[in-house]
Amino acid sequence: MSTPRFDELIHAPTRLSLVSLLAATEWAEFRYLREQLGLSDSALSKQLTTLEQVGYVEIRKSFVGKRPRTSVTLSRAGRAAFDGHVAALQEIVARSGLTVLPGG
Amino acid sequence: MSTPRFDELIHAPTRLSLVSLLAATEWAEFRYLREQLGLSDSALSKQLTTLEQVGYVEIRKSFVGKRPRTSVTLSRAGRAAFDGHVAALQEIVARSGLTVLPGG
DNA sequence: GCATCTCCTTGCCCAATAGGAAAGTACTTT
DNA sequence: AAAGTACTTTCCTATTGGGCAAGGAGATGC
Repeated sequence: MSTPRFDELIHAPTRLSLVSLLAATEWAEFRYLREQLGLSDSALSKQLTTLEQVGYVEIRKSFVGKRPRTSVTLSRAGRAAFDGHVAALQEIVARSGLTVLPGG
Repeated sequence: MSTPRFDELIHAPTRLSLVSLLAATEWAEFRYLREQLGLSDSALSKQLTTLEQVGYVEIRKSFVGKRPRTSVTLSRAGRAAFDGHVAALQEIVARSGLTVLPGG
């Protein structure tokens, strides 16, 4: 269990899906992410840069044969932030089931 | 169980908390919401108007003694959208636990 | 009876953000 | 030499959320 901590950066729809995907895939390739998320090259590139700048992902550039390949993984900080955010969401949403009033 | 359906309107942080609160409280008063959410009058008023315009909340104005009181409740549509959105979030987040790769 | 207060609502402004389009970079392939 | 791959960066625009301030409609204070 993580400490609930709402993270605006992760919350934004695209990044939530992106980080969630990364949380499930160890290293993921640029192309794979782009297709899964239905994003343009530029949109994905920018989001990855953003996430890298705050230290949530690690970006590794390598070559497959002679072609460049960009791979991404969640950093420890990124995973912690994601887990914390999910915990925060659960806390927010949990409220919605707490109260049972008559005549509902 | 609701059909997962990501709802951008509900997803925004303030409205997610707001709708979640409403989902827990039957009728809620303006003041209560404002204090729970730490919003200014205008910010809350605008969000409520937005939610009302798409039919997610019902706003009822009445008097307590001689003072006006604004009360809010989630409509059926609002609750459906909220439930659907929560289901969508769960689906997104669920992915993050699915894959186990060797060498993790 | 005019000013002030409550309880919102509305208008104006601004800063932040996200994404498309397109150009740029650095190679590789044809 | 031209075109393609795999991104990155720049430019632009549309949207949004919130602060601040003014409005408004009746209640209350002096």
